[in-house]
Amino acid sequence: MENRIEEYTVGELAQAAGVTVRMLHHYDSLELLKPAFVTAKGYRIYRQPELLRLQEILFYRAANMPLNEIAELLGTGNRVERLTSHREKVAKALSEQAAIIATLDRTIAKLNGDDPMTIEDLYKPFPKEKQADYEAWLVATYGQDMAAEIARSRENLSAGKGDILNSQNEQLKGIEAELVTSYEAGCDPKLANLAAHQNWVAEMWGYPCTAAAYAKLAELYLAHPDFIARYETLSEGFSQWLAQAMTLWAERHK
Amino acid sequence: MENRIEEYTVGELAQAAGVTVRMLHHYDSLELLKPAFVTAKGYRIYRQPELLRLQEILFYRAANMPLNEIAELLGTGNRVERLTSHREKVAKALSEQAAIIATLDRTIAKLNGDDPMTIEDLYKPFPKEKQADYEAWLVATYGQDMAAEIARSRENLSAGKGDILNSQNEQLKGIEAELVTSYEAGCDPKLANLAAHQNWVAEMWGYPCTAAAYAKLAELYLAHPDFIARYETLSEGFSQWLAQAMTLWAERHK
DNA sequence: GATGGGGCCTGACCCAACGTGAGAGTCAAC
DNA sequence: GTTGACTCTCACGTTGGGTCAGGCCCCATC
Repeated sequence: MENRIEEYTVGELAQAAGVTVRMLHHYDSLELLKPAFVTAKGYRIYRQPELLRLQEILFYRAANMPLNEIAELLGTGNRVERLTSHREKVAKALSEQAAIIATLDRTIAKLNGDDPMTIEDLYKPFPKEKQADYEAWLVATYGQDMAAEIARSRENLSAGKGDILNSQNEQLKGIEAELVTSYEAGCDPKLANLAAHQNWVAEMWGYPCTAAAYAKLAELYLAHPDFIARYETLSEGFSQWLAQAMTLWAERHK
Repeated sequence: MENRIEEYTVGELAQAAGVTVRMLHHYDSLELLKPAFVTAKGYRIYRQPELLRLQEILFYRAANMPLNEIAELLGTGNRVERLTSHREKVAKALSEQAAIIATLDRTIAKLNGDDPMTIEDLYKPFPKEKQADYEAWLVATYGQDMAAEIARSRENLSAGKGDILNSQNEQLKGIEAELVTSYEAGCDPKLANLAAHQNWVAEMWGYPCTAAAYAKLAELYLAHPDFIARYETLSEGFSQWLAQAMTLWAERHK
């Protein structure tokens, strides 16, 4: 039963995992990742469980989690809890990035339009102080982008129809506002009523929006920074919630 | 007429920008952000240009750029160009993170037993450059016996999937193989012949694919991790080349 | 069995990007 | 003129490592 193949020295493990030997030493000294055992001469020997643990460490570390937090996390046995906690952090980082994109857009727009910003405007996304007139910004800056996105979708799927964008934009705003209300009330995405939204999409496209297409649209939302930025601005975490709700809705209505 | 309102002490600027006084001291000592002037008693006084510079610094710092690189960057080009290019980078990171969150959600759902989920679902939405990490993490999470299934799922993925896709899969494979050959032969994207591909797309859609729609499809490809993963497995760099070729083709045929 | 050339060990110091005081001067108000 | 908030300049602490330095250890080759 000699599985010498499954034993790694520091160097071997380092190479396998794409890290440095120094990092393994470091993690050892922090008690974050100890070798399976140490030889009589003091060589660290790692095995499969340590490799797996290292990979999980690297996964969390890739999300900028401090090592002590990772150690804590790995100590709490439940995998679902770990993932959930991790999800929260990534989601938070996502919202922050969305806010930064929003401010970048606003900054660039103002630089091009020569309208000086107030000091509060400049630093909106960085400190904890959020809120403010995102609504106004949404209409002013992203209204146009949104129209362009929709026009793009329509072109993709059915080239050229009339331009009734503005009235439909108004409609969308109402629909979205309702959904945001549901979201902020803690409504389960399974229970969201997306009939109005799906109808709106169908109207935009100029032909029926099937359940499958609607589900695809959810994917598209998540793949498109513009959409994420837009929805995150409406409410933190809303983009994820909406996409999930759309997917679930499509499943129930296919 | 001096506007005292537009002058800030360290503390004032720090509060406005949501940073600490220490950071401003630090940036000063690094020559990254110097005050507009220093009073006789040594107090740092900042004005509008410094405020703008700080904002830009914070944009880059939020993306984990080292301060020395930021200093370098600030010395080059103009502000709008820098910010525009930066916006794109952040946007890219954003959609990657969104894909990660979606995966985490599905993984959590599966672990909770909400919905049976295929390996393909797990694998699919991860950013390409992190696929190796993600696979490793999957192995760590689900155990060694998962490795084989992951390998199998990858084959499935590169073989194409989806109900609609399957029917016309053979055709597409032929078309793509030809394009990959062109790409690997170093063919200029301008000169790629995409007539067959565009026709295939039209067939898929069930109605004509206009040049504009085709160009937009290229954008969609680049925005969608699914497509990128698929084309990158065909040949490294192929997804970028194809998207460019499609854009150029659309331009020539509109 | 001797002799390399690796790989491994433990310190030890260095780095960025700040946090966190310490001790002292400054400002504005009451 | 005293108080309290603010500022200044050191200066050391922290995190996640990089980068030697000096000394063992292992194994292949002569």
